[in-house]
Amino acid sequence: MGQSFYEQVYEIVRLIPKGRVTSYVAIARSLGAAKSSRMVGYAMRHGAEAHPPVPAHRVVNAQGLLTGKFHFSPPEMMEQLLENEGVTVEKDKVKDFKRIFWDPAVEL
DNA sequence: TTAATGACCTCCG
DNA sequence: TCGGAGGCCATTA
Repeated sequence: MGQSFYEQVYEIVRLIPKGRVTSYVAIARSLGAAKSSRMVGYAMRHGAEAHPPVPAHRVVNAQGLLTGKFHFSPPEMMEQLLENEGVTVEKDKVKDFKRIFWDPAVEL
């Protein structure tokens, strides 16, 4: 695996099934860097403009909150994309987060 | 809410 | 050209 942490994050995020979501810590943990949860968000910021683009809207914080929605354009697009995939978002939070949660460390 | 944390990016020497 | 330090952040507890 000569890929960087970045690219590994991109890959996992792109593997997130439609209608599912995951958390930064889950991705980081699957890469063996559970303490680097912040880095995942950092990588995503680059990934948002990477090619191919990653479904960053499927990645939320540990509480299922769309903390990074303000980084989208427009910010409301994030929850709109989620709802478009069958994910219910209420008050910037993913409903039934635990139910639709997709853990790469388990699914993979 | 505040403090701590881990890795990336940019800048200067 | 290479090295080191500081700042930044879509987090977590």
